[in-house]
Amino acid sequence: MSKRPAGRLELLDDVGYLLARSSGIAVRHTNDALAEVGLRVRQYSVLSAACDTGGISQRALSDFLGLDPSQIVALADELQRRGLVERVPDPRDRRTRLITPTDAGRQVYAQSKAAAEAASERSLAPLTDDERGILRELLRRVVTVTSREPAVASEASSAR
Amino acid sequence: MSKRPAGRLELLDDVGYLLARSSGIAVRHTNDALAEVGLRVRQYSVLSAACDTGGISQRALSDFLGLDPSQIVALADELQRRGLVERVPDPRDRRTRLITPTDAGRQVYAQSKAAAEAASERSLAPLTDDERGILRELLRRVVTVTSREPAVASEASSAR
DNA sequence: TCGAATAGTTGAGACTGTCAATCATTGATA
DNA sequence: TATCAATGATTGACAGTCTCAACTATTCGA
Repeated sequence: MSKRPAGRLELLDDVGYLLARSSGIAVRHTNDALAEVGLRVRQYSVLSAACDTGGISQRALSDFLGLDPSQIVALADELQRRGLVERVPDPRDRRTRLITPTDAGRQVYAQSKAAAEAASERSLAPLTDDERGILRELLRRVVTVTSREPAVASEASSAR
Repeated sequence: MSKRPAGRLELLDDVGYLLARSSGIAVRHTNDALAEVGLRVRQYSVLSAACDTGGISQRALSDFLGLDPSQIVALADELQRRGLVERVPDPRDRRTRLITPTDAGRQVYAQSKAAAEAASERSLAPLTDDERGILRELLRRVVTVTSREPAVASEASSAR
């Protein structure tokens, strides 16, 4: 019998809060599910992008995942240490190193993907299939449009 | 210019990933906006709940925000140190201390709420008003249904 | 009354977000 | 072509967050 706070909680109208809260729930479920293959959700996302592309530069990974380049280094180190990815020098630009999945990496990815999907199922239990589709499309727009922050740069500035 | 990874990125179909990514975007925008009043989004959420309820136990706060009780302690400490909330002993249970807003706290909350709404506006720029409403409803269901998972889910319904 | 459960607190360890600085390489240009 | 700015990767640092375990004070039930 958790005592439900009486007042009207404005946070429940705040999409920013709701995003953070539901993300927290999903991450927790996913980490729980991925524990069986010894991965965390961050490493899983890197492995996924590596497998889907067959090899992706750390810079592109950083852009795509919205993480600082230094975080990519640590994640790649760990995945490499466990033999799931390799750093392959890009012949066309010797500065970049392509994060490339190994066979073991692809195998682990297949397993972890199933686990991640089961976790997602749990997080989104309150929604119907149609609603999940709608949610996915809306979030995809937020992510793909917002993440490319071109030099449009209005006068407001100060961002980032 | 930005080299778009070639392969089909399955992460963009993963609602869990999309939630984490869009939450990250929203939190960044909100923290930027709240910087002008010297708050971070976590402190803002505590202050908001305190103001909306007029006084809420740390335990209820912990449940509502999905945070560990020890995190509430730190957040309340900081808000209290800055004179925005007080810890008022609950006469009906001397174990609990109600996190209660001060006048200054209510004032700062009003300002920060406007800032947070502006940030939300920025994060959700790709969506129409209708779509934002849909997103809010879907996320609210995920949060309010999923967050209560006591062993006995006897207390269903109620939520509107 | 006694023991289990609860509210709050403290402390620790791992993970995350953000910055600044460094090195090698690339690309543009005088 | 020599040079310099920009870029990709890396390291290190520091604050913030998540998750536990342990502890005290208080409440509640048998």
